Amino acid sequence: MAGRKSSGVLELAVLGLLHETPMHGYELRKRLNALLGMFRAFSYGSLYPCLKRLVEQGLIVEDRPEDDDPGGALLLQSRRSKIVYKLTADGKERLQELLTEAGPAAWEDEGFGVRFAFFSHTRADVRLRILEGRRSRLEERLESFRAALARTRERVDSYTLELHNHGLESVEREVRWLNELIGRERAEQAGGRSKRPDERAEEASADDTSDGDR
Amino acid sequence: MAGRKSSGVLELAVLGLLHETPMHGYELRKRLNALLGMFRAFSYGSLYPCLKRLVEQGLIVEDRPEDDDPGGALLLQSRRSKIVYKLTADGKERLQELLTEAGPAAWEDEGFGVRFAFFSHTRADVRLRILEGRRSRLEERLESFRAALARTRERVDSYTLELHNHGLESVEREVRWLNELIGRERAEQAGGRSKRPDERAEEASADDTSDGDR
DNA sequence: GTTAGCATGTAAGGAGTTACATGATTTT
DNA sequence: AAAATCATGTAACTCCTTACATGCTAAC
Repeated sequence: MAGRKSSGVLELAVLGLLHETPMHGYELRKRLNALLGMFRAFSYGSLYPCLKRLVEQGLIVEDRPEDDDPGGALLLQSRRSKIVYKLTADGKERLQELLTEAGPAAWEDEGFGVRFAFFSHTRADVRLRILEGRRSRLEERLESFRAALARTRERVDSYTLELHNHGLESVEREVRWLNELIGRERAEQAGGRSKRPDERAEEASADDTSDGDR
Repeated sequence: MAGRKSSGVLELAVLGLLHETPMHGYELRKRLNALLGMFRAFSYGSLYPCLKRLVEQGLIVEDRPEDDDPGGALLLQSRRSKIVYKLTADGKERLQELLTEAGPAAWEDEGFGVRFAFFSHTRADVRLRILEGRRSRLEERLESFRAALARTRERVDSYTLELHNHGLESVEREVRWLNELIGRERAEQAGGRSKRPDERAEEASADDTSDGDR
């Protein structure tokens, strides 16, 4: 209902973490960096404004502990203390919306990590699409990178070469990881239903549109 | 002489590439993305303003081909065509300055890749310090991440776990890579001089200030 | 002659950081 | 009672992206 547009990793990560359990900002940041710390770290300077925006959008609500003192008698009010944030119904809906979109945002570097972290709240078919999308994206990157290298027939010094190889191997490693995950997802999905033999055909065709690997 | 402050990966990458050979913007961007494409990609919207700044700072100069037509006779002038940029003496100095600073900027994620790409223009002792700095940085990250995990004694779902393991392994892999590079650098440096036994002491002391590994 | 790719740029804006400013609570 | 850490926030700024606007050059 309130101001739309925001996206970004932070919003999703905050909604995801608050879905598990209500928290205040400071703790949120720690959990955030424990969750994604290997990829990126957020500062308070981005977290608090984000929380503010989410409140404005009605996706989360502040739970100030002033409400604990109904008479308002003894303690000086506004003891600016912990503000616990929790998800609203709209927030849950928005989270689900974000976790369900299987577009570029979901498989680009920044977006993928967070979405993967919350995969247990994501529909199985969407999980598979995101994993495959990510894999395609990486394969594209490998391909265009190798093509660029081939064009550069000029001498490359040993450090540049070393960097390129390390980069390539990193990405190849992630592709192998994705392959394994995709395999597991498919096995689980196949085992999970066991009826509907027609769906196997769907899977197979989705397979050759998406890539040319293995 | 002109406005200072700018830093950033782009500036360094542009200076580094132009040091190898003069180029125009469009080609520069391709080479840029061929060099660092596995880590990041730049758009024209950031490249051209960057070139403009570098010109203002006197670090590069434009070489417009209008000068090819001394009489200015036949062709309509200002045939807005390729603008070839090349490094000035100040630019070379600045590049050297950037490649020589062995501080946090050199081993944080964004800065490390570019600097490594131009390692062949970097002094051997600086190379070693940067590699060691990067390794320390990653080891710090591993440590604080594992500490955060230990604190989170709560249940982690299998996807989060999977993400954490993949992240950890990626970083551990880079540490192993760095170990190998550092070993090579040291061997080369030790073999390269063979005189001056006092320098070994310097190396040894530099060693224990920088990290606590092995 | 029109599409595709080469080439240069600008304006508006998004996403996040640093540095600062403040206060509460816990530990030593 | 001092120091550390918990806790919340803001203002200014950086770096880069997207979308747009333009024009040249080669290929089909």
